[in-house]
Amino acid sequence: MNGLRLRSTDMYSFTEENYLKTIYYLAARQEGEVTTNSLAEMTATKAASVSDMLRKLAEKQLIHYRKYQGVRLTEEGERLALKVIRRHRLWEVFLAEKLGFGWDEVHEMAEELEHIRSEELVRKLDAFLGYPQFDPHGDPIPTPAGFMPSVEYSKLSEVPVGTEGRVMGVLEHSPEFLQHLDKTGLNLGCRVRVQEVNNFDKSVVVQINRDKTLFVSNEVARNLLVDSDH
Amino acid sequence: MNGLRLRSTDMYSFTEENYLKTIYYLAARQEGEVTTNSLAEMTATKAASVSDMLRKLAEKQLIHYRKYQGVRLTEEGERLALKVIRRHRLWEVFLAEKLGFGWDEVHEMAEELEHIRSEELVRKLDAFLGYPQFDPHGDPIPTPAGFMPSVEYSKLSEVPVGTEGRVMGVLEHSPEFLQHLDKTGLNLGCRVRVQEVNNFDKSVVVQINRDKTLFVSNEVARNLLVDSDH
DNA sequence: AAAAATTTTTAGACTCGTCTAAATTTTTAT
DNA sequence: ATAAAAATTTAGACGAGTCTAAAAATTTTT
Repeated sequence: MNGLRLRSTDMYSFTEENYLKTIYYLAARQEGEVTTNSLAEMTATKAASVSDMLRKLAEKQLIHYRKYQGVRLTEEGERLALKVIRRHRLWEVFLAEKLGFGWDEVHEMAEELEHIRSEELVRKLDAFLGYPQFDPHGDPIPTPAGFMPSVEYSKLSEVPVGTEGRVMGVLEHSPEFLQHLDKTGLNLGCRVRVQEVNNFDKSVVVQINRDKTLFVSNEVARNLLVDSDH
Repeated sequence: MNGLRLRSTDMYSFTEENYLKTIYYLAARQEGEVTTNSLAEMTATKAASVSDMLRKLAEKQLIHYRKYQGVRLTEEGERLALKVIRRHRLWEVFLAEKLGFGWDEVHEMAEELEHIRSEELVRKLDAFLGYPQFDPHGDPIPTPAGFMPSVEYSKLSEVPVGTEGRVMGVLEHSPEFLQHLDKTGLNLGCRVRVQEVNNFDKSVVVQINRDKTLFVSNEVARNLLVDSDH
């Protein structure tokens, strides 16, 4: 009854979709091929299980796989991965904007919603949300055609003193981190001006919204993306 | 990675949820216990598979099960079934009202959405929809407390000539039937007056919205629920 | 009330995705 | 350049959910 009978081509299991998505994310943040161990860590499984699955995904032509050499998405695999990421981020927008969830709460639910299989549903949801460009964390939403819009923001930890800009996104998505930002008032879209960088621990002092001054640890600063406007 | 690691109690698999829901529906429309064969037919599986699952559900105290004697939900099983049905119907309302899907399209997507596990999501969705009482087919939405509101409407095939009322629901949910109603203009909420019942084939002639006259086969009439107002 | 037909359950097998333990390959250190 | 360490893959097993074939129980027919 379950197993949800994968009908046509282009019908992949939750698990397969999750692996593709994870490979995409890992590939985006390192150079070169994605390793078995990094996948095992990300998916909270054992390397042996990953190895098995990689063999299957390679058979289905979704990844390029040379034993012991790591893995890379094929064009088809990337298309699928971006489809899943698109669904994930659109549902996150829905949960935040329409249902009123906090940006620290939406990820887990979107992990389930992203696997609902209906092209039409995604199209209608997109329209209902007003064709958003970014999810609640500032991550760009892949286009229906399967293209990931590129954004080039800087890490707050890497801009020079005096830089002024806007908080545009985060590199860390854990509820703990996001709640910390909420608490300190570093919301998406807020103006920041770097007033000082401490050489010792690379922490920075920023002024937010041309108002209060805030101490930001390097740990936080290197996970905050800013759009520096000069 | 998949399998979705069922964490606490009160965490059941898609399959288990589907069986409970199906048992609820079958129990509601017949007297007595639900049979293995009827479940096999409803869930599109074989009797052997159903038998297996019934043993498991009985172990988990979700059903009363005596071999060869059919099956009945326990209190806990019914609570769970109603939770799933509540989620299903709320998502149907969302799909129809907010995304603009037709009432003939929403069921299949809701079959997947109903398994998203988050109490908070259901609460927020309910509020977002304005606490609807009925789904797009006129079926009542179980309360958060796990109570199924009863409605007592009559089948159009069983009301006497001269009866005037409103179409309030359907007993058949197939896209084909619903599309047929769309085509003939027998929408939910429309006024009907029974002008004639043909004794030969039990077809009826109705006037809709005090306007045009329509011929309705018995096949259709016995799947239409009306709220007769006198 | 026995025989026949039907329904249900059991037995054994299969797929998917996972695991542990052992084997193999690659990388790092000496 | 070889030995040690680390990463990866293979082998074999398991649970969930399904299947087919066969056995057992129940119901219907005669």
